[in-house]
Amino acid sequence: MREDIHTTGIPALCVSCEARHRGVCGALSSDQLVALSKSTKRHKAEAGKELVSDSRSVERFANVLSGVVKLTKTLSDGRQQIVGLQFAPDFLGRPFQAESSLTAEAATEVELCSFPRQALERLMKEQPDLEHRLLEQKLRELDQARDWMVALGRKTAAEKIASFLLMIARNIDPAAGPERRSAAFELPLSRAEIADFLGLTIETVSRQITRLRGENVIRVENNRHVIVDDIGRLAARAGD
Amino acid sequence: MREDIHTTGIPALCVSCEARHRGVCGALSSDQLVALSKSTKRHKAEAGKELVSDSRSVERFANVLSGVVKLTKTLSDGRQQIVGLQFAPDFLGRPFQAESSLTAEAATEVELCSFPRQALERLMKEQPDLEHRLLEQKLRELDQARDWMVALGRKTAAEKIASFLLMIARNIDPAAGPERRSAAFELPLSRAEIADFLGLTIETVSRQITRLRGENVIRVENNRHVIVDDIGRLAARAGD
DNA sequence: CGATTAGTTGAGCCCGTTCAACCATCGTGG
DNA sequence: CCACGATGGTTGAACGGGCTCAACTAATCG
Repeated sequence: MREDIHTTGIPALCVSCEARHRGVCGALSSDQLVALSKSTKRHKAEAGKELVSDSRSVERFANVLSGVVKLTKTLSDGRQQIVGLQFAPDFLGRPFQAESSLTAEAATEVELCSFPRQALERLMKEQPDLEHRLLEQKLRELDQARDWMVALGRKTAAEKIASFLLMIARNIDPAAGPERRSAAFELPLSRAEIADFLGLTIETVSRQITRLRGENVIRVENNRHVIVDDIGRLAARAGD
Repeated sequence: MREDIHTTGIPALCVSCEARHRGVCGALSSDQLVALSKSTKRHKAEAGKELVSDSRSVERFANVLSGVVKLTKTLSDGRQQIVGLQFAPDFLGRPFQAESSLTAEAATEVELCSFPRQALERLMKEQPDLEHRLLEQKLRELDQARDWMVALGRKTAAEKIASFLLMIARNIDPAAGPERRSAAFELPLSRAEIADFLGLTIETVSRQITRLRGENVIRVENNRHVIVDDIGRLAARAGD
């Protein structure tokens, strides 16, 4: 149990919650946590569940506690692009705007801790540090979005796949510290979703993964489980 | 002269500054403006000037007062991607991070109002509304970045060019209100830069512009001046 | 078992790239 | 004044990476 954060008087729900450590709730005092937790709901959503719909008003925000959420945009003729992935303890929502311009969907089974937008916006006024945390989170999302713009605009299919696997490894592998040489993880996305993320087709994704497998850069079991023995070899193919 | 914003005691520099109306400085009281303006420098940079260099520490932030700034990322082998364009009165800088992961360059002649990062970070603590403005600005940038991810990943060359021209028209045309049927503007980017923005080559950009010209969707004078008589016809080709 | 869904593999095609020639504009110096 | 090179843009021809279309395999579930 960490000592640096006071745990007395904190709602039971929050005590072991990652959002209180690395997420936005870390900005809140125990009193504020108690107040917020009154309107807080913790729930699970199975893979595929739509969490936020395009151009529908959003009345709740949420912290991602586990699992992966994908943010997608769709053109009128059905072409889709995944514009972001969120992992615990990311904040899910677009403050200061009544309707969402994108769709959020559970990519894997997901645990959320949600609260009304009003509750959050009220808390932000009395606790500026909350807004600060939110700003930092959104700045990170912006950095990530821009990294993917480079991949989408300028990388080859092979580089896109390598970059994607690296990114997932860093976010998912339970204990992948900065100095790990190997990694293993479950892919949170299907081939179709990877294609929508990288601006490719299912077939190209499949072929490139097969290629990496053939060159012994990765091993794949049951389609979803990926093992990277030498992360450096994978990184060398990411292009940057 | 607007009545809704108090102008007595405001530094001369700031009186007619757009950043005070629609930009981040709007959060500041006249006292705070006076304090900030002591360490403020207003300056011009000609097109091509590098404003922020990749992985170099950034000691100043700035407001864009006029002109266009492009944000680029470069892969190790020289491939480039423009990951954002900034117009007045956008805020230029990445708070809470010592070094920049991208390069900012004047795309056209640019006027900036810059200030030390410390001055801004200090002011943010005493004036939470400043951080709020910054958050809103960054949220807009994030929305834009995601819109371009869709273009980069899923739109055809023709659609990319149409989307790009539309975006520029909305940002540059002096008086393009929401209900304008026509627009005219100077392109702030060269063909090469447009290519780097859209993930295309110079030749493809050129060909697509020629095509739009041939179909009388746009007129082009002197390579840079674009006239759109019917914005709807252009929008119909943007794909979304 | 067949039915369904997810992934792989193959063959051919097409959009955008590559490579190259050409054109327009502009500033410079003989 | 024109010749000159430099820069930025256009245009053409051929190539190729990734897409399309289609057949096939694997895993899951009734």
